[in-house]
Amino acid sequence: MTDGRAGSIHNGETLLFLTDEQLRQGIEAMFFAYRGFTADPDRILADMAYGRAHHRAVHFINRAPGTTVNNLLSILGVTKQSLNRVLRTLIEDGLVESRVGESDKRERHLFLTEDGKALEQKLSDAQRARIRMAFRDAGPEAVAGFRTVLEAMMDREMHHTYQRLKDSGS
Amino acid sequence: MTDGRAGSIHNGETLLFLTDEQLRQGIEAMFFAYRGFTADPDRILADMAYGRAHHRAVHFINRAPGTTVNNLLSILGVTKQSLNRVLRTLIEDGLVESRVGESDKRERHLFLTEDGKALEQKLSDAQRARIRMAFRDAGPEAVAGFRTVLEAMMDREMHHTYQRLKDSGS
DNA sequence: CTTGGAATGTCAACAACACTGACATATGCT
DNA sequence: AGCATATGTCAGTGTTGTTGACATTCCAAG
Repeated sequence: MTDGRAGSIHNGETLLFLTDEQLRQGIEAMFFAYRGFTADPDRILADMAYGRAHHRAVHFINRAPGTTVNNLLSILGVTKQSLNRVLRTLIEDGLVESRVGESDKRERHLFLTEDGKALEQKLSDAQRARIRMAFRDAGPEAVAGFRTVLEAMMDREMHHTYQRLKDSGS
Repeated sequence: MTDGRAGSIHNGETLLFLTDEQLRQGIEAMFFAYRGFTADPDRILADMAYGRAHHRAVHFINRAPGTTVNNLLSILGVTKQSLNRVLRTLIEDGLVESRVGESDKRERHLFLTEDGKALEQKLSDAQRARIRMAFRDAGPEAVAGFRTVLEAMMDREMHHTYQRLKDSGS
């Protein structure tokens, strides 16, 4: 586990990428890239009374309009108290609408208002611009590999959630 | 920018990956994968009085022993007050040693003690195990693409820092 | 040798975002 | 009627980040 050259002993070509050094580079790449990933929306949000949590909520409500609070909770992986704090401000500010469920009146279905959609667009455009650039520079094959590795990195449950969203989108 | 099918009009093969839907999938993949990325160390740290910030500090001190506080500051991208709070507890608990610089006595050079190295190992082993699994499942080509995209996603400065660390490691 | 600036450390206050635990309300199901 | 579910809320706490202000130490230029 900590010998520093796992795998490379047997085959210098196919297993070289599993050395501890390669793994560490992957770890650091994730760390630095995630900073870039959130940098642009963070800059926009810093000028408002909102933070990264609001961005996430708005993103997934836009992604799955009418989603319930419970569903959003499982996607975001936070407690209801934490999500509620964010949702409350978004509803108060008129960015999110909460409608009582028709079949099950205990549920609240969440939708973005026009203002909410505008904010989502603003944040997503900034984030997408960077990803688009990165994807374009890296090329289609690199992007495919990127996604393959990320999917393999997720917890089982998150992977299911991700796939469900993916299938519903296109 | 928001027409939902950037590029795909002209060429269904090579530019398909730049649609807004593809970009959104990439964004969500990053979000879910990063949760998996930090999940294992977080579980270990939850039982101690430490958090993710301590993990990051310990990681980069281990990576570049003798690094100065200022250097660590630029790597981590936080304020000195924030880093200092973390470093103080690590030093108090005997995990990190701070040595006054020989040539420039204003500088403090940071080293892990034996206990500090033990913690770093414990945390990194947990994180590396997941990355190793993901890399192995995805294969060398996917890993190469993964790294290419992540590097393209970094800010310019972070990319320099990342490269410097990468070159010093192997 | 004095002075300016750089590197570091520290104090205080604050904000964002997460957590736990407890409790209330409305609703659905058996 | 009674239990479970979905949601909301209040109170308290912890980690991590921020600003702003200030002290100390020390190098280096004048």
